[in-house]
Amino acid sequence: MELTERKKKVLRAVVESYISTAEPVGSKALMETAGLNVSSATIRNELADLTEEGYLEQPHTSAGRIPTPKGYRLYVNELMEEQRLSLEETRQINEALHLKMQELDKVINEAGRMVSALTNYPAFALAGNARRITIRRFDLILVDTNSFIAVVMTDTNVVKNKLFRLPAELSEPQLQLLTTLLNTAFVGKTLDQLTPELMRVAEHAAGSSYGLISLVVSFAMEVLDGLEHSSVYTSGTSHILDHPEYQDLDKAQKLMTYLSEEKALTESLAIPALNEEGAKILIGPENVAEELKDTSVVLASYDIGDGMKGVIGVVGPTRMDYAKVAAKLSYVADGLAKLFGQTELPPAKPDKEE
Amino acid sequence: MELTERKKKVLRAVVESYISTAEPVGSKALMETAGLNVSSATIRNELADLTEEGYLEQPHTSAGRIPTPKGYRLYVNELMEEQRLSLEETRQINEALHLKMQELDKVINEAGRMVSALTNYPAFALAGNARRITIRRFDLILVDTNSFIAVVMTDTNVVKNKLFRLPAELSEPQLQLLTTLLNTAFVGKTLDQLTPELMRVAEHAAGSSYGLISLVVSFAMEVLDGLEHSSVYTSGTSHILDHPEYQDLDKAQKLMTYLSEEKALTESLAIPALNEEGAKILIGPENVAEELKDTSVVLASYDIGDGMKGVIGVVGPTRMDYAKVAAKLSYVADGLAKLFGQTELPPAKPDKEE
DNA sequence: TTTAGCACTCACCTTGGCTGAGTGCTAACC
DNA sequence: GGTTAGCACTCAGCCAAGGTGAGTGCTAAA
Repeated sequence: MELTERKKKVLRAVVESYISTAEPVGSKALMETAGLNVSSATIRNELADLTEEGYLEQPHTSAGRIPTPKGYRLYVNELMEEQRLSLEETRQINEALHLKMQELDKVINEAGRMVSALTNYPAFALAGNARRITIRRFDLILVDTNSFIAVVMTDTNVVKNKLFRLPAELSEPQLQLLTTLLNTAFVGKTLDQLTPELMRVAEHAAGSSYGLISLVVSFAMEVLDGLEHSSVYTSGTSHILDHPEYQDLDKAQKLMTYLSEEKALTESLAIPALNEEGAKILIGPENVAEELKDTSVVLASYDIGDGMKGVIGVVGPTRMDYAKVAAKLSYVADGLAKLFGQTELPPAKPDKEE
Repeated sequence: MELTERKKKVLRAVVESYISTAEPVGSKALMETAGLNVSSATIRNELADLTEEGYLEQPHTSAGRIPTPKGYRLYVNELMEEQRLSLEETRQINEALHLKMQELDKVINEAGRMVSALTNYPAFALAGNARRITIRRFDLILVDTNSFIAVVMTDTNVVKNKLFRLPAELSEPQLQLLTTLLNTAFVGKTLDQLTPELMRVAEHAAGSSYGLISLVVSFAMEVLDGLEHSSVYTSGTSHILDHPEYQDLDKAQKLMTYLSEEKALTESLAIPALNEEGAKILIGPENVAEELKDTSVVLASYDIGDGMKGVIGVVGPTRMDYAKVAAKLSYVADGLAKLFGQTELPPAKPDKEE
């Protein structure tokens, strides 16, 4: 059943007042702030109705009302006004993003920090892959007679290297042969396709080279694995203590511990959000993770291109300023997408990746 | 003035009882635990003396005594017994360390996490350089006609790379020339020695190559800079809330914020400890940083060899189990030093660095 | 349907008394 | 002289009682 216009106005006023004060709000206060020219008694009637319908609740009989998750949900879906960021804020975000145009990992991490600083809530960020990554190319560089550097490049243009030292001597021609072998046998393969059989065949062709093939290939596998198992960056966990709902140390600690557990966070929150479009708000019990049942999460995903996506999110009390947080988050996410989307490069400063 | 043997015994009993219970300890309790066959009245006299001399204090007149920083200091210097780790604990540490034999950065970070998990206090870890790092070698790998990978190796065997894309085409011979130029002009130089003049001279020799020299060299400079400005890894900050002294949210938050500020932590704590030998304990006001004045820090430094050193440390309330923490920390530090010291490699698994 | 009025509820604060752990002091003891 | 027993004293912590005020629900009138 649809709510009347006035009921919506009351609900909205309750949510907004509670968001800013964290105090239950009573009929008298609403009379002034809700902008309805009715008495507190009328508002009391409305409040009673809203409570009955499950949008509001009372911590105890003689207290004001606070929104329930259902109330927040209605607010977020219908009542909330899109927040516009101030010029100062957009400037700040843009500047920070462009300053950090370095390796993918660092930009992501920095974006998380920025969001946390901007919203005063703990934030997290990660990049993930929608598709399987393959190897594009191997290079081996001889350093001295018994060490060499292996350089692996993936089809996502990520380049990683590793120094290998060997107990035996190695010559330039030997290394050349190895390079050719690696490039013919393993290029274009995904992690799963790098089977032991394939390696055995290549080893055989390499002849006497001390299992060098498998050394380099297992390094390449590490690289692929690392890229496919995206890691989260959490920042600003200390902001948890800023908010009165986490005066309860037990609650605060549970949340902090959850946030510091990369795996739980990635799997229960971040990864599922990768495939969602745009911004998403999860209120209290809507969260899957038990630890977040009385906490809200605002998420924004963005496209990095090349089959990669990212998520950036903020965690806080259900009494969160959803409008502001969502606006800031979306702006940052858009900024990131643009940053990665600009395939065309300015001539003087070439694109770079690690 | 030296304390009598009995006074020391009393002090020690006070410290140890307070460490485990966080409650002020009274004369009656001490009568049983201190192992002196004297009455509580006698102990009261001793307590009064110790209080007068500044080793103990009373939160209020009718409460038991708690140790002052001076008291802890004496305890740490003279009274504390070396803790031995259990076999189980050493096994755990060894296993974790060897599992993570990857890049330097990751090992360091992992060591911090481990210490935090082991001690239940927040921990931090960093690696630093006692000397200036130089470039050992450049390699340029052509990827396609308008992009190449630059690989830079330092004299500490760290290898980093970066992908460059160019607006113009590039040939293999051109790249060869560039490589030779880079290797003759910049190898063996420290960060400071990579002057603009040097770059200009090399650019001149390179002729028409679009300022490629300065692109690659500025990447090399980034690498050197990054290696010389060691970054800290902090872990387990949520453990702060475990301890009753941080029920006071204000205190907890101050400490958390301090720990999350990389710069402050590095400069005021970690870097100064780099040049100290072995383990070090800083009690409350002995700390330089204002934020740590009522917090204790246990630090251990270790030698990575090759002019590099590391510090690993733990932060907690002054009522910290110094003996246990110091033992664990030292064990981990030793383990790290050994790990990095083993220049001789097992034949099958070569040493690797990023 | 709205409003005014009123009795009622209940968290929160303050106050005061009680308790018990722990002290310092003194006088007796070895 | 150092040690001990005894005793009066202090004070945080706890509990119960009472007061306050914000806010409610209900009723009856507008």
